[in-house]
Amino acid sequence: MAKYHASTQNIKVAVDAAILTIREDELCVLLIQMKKAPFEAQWALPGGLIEEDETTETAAQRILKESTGLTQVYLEQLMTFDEPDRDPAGRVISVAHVALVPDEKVSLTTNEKYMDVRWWPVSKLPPLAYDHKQVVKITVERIKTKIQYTNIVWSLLPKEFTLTELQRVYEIILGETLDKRNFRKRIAELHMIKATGKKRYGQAHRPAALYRFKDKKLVFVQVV
Amino acid sequence: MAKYHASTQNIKVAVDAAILTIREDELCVLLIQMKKAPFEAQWALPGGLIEEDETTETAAQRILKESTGLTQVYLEQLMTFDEPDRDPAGRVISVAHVALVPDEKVSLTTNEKYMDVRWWPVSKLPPLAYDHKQVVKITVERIKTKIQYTNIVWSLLPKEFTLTELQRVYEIILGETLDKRNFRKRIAELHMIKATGKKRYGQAHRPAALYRFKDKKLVFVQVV
DNA sequence: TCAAAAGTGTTCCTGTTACACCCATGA
DNA sequence: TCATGGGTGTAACAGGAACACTTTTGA
Repeated sequence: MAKYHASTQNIKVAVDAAILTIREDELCVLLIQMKKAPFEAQWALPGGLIEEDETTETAAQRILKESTGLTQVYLEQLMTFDEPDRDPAGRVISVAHVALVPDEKVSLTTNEKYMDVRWWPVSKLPPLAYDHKQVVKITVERIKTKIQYTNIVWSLLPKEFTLTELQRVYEIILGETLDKRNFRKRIAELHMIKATGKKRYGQAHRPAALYRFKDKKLVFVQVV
Repeated sequence: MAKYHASTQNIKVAVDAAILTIREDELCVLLIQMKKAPFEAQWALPGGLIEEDETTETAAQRILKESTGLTQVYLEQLMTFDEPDRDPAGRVISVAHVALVPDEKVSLTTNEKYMDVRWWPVSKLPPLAYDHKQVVKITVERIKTKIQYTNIVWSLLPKEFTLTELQRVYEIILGETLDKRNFRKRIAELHMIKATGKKRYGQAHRPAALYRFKDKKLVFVQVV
C-alpha cells in the first residue's frame, strides 16, 4: 500500500491532445509554441490540467475545441504518461488523447497564451517539450494500427470525398502504396461508405464519384 | 485552459491491478475483499494510491508483488479510469494495469488489510466495487486481442510446459477450440519456444515433450 | 485530340482449414 | 492388452496479390 495517505499525495492531472490531420500529402500533428520558461519558444502538444468536475476525455474535447473549433471528431484515450520528472514544474501526470480531424474544417488562430500554433508533419518534428516526442510516436503507431481494423478514417476526411482521396489517406498513414482495384474491392465489401450520386467536376479529366461515410462512430472492420 | 490552477486541483492518483491467470481451465482474476465502508465485504481489484516518487507502473509492480509475491511477469498499462464519481471517497483517478501470472507460482495469503483474497473466474464474477467490473471487461478484451499477435502467454505458463498446455491457454482465453495439428504447425513457424529435450512422465499415456519460451519479453508474432 | 485521373475483372498463388491414424506409456 | 493423450502430413479451398486497358472530362 502507498506510504502516502490521500491527504499527503500531491500530484496534478493533465491532458495532452495529439491532434492529427492529413495535409499536403503528409500526416501532421498540431503543435503550439510555448511562451513560458522553462520551455520558452519550444513546441508542444496542446494540453492543460483537468478541472475538478470533468473527465480527461471532456478535458481533451475542450482542448480540441479551443485549438481547432471542432467537436464531432474521433477522439480516444491514448495512454497515461507519468514519469515523476516529466514536468520540471512538479509532479504532473498526463492522460494523452488522440483526435483525428479533417484539415478543411480547421482554421488555426494563435491566441495570447502561445507564441504560435501550426501543423507539423510527424516525420519532420521540431524538438518537443516534456515527453511529447514519445507521445507523438505512440500516437502514430496507434493510429497506424487502428486504421487497419476500424473505420476511424472518417474523421480525417471531409463530408464528401472520392475513393482516390480515401485511398491516399491510408497510403500516407501506412507509408506504402496500395493497389487501386484491390483497395476499391475491399472498401466496397465493407459497406462503410455510400455513394452520394454526385461527382466532382472541374478538373481536366474524368470526374470522380463522391462518397460519404455511413457511420461516424467507431466500427470494427478489416480494411487492410 | 483549466479554470483551476495547479495549486487548487485536488485529485488523487491510484493504480488498480488486474492480475490474470489460468486456473482449472478458466481465465481468472485476483480479487480482494474489502474491509472498509462504503465497500465493506465487497470484492475489488487490488490497488492503491501511488507514491510521490514512483511511476504508476512501479506502483503496479509493487501491488503485484504484495498480492502474489511475483516480480518478473508480463505487466502493461491498460488505461486510465477517471469518472469524477468513481470513488465515493473523493476524486481519485486510477491508472489500471494488467499482469499475467503463472498459477503455479502464486500462493495467496490474506493479510490484515483485506477480509479475503482469491481467484475468480472472469466469467463468474461477484459484484465489484468502484468501476472494476468495466476494468475487468476491458482487461479481458485487451488480453484476448493481444495473445493473437504477441508472445505474452509466456507469462501465464510455468517455465516448462507441453504443447497441449500451451494450446489450452489459447483456447481458454479465446473461448474456442483449436485444431491440434494446425496449432502446432503455427507455433513451430514462430520460433518463440524451444524444446527442452525433456518429457513429462507419470501419466497413463504417452509422455509429452516439454518446451520453454525463448524470450520472456514482448515479441510481435501472428499466433492465431 | 490529347493529357490526366477514374473506373473496372480475372488469374495465379499463397496460406488457411479440414481431417485420421499410429505411438508411447501406466495401469 | 487396454485406455489415454501425444504426435504427425496432405489435399481442398478461400482469400489476397498481381496486373492493363477503357472511359470521361477540360484544355
